[in-house]
Amino acid sequence: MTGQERQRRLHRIRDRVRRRGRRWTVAKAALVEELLGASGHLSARELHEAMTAQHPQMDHSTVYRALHILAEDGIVHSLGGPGHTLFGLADEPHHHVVCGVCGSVAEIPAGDLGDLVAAAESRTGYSFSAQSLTLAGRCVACAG
Amino acid sequence: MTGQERQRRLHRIRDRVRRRGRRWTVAKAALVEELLGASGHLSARELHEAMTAQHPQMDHSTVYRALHILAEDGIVHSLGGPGHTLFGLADEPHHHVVCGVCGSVAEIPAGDLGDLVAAAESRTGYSFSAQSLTLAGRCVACAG
DNA sequence: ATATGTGCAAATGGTTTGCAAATGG
DNA sequence: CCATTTGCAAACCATTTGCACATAT
Repeated sequence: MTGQERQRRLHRIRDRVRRRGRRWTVAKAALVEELLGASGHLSARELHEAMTAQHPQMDHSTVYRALHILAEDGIVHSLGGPGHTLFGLADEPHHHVVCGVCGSVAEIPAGDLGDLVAAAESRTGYSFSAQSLTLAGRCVACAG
Repeated sequence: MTGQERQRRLHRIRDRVRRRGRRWTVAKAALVEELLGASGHLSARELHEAMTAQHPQMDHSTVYRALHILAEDGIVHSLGGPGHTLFGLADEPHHHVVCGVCGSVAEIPAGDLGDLVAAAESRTGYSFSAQSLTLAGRCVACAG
């Protein structure tokens, strides 16, 4: 991802946040930037640690609250099991595969599983937004 | 489900536990019976409450430990997010659909999603036992 | 007999909350 | 300005753990 693309994504996200009537704060900006750079999913703890590099005074509660707001607005999603919730950006459509043992996450581009999603929706009445489908299984390392 | 079927499932489960070198204890028996009766998924707290009816001295830590062992042996699975993990029997093949908002769970009989599972496995290298595929979305009530 | 499981009580650790001060629009 | 957000400190609550005793096989 080029620096330009990254700027574009960042601005698009910022505008979405503002359009929702939220404020574009230091915490949100820093979290989104961190997630843009990470190209993966991070835990609240990892994010907080990353924050303290640039913003040593930022509290973990701030991280949690900002993440909660971003999740409510569909900017990020949270996934994973008890004690190891992970957060990732939601602006590029994809699905998740979560290892129930170690919590690692892989991504599947949206579209690849279209049939699956449709089948699951029609059978259960549950709705899966394009970005929010999450499968739980075991990764290669934990499959033993 | 008739009482006979229930007995059969119970015995099959007990034998699986023993074959794994585990002991068939009061806690495990009571938990499995409760789950057999519940025909759904229960939280650790709900299970512990149910236990105290017949076994007032049984501690929550015992419930957790027994559930953990049963999960390791594939007798039950745990699913759901932080703070509202749910447990259900795994002896009848099915998949789960979990609402990320309220934590409610619906089931999909195994087989219905066979293609889906295969696609997800080949793409990610993750493995999904027939019983352990879990999808996360939003239930009808929470879909707003 | 002996590894496995249990009860109890205390710790752990991720997540949430109340409140006064700071900040974004 | 004024609602939203933040820092701080403390509370919360599900889950885990250490240890001595009990139980299943």
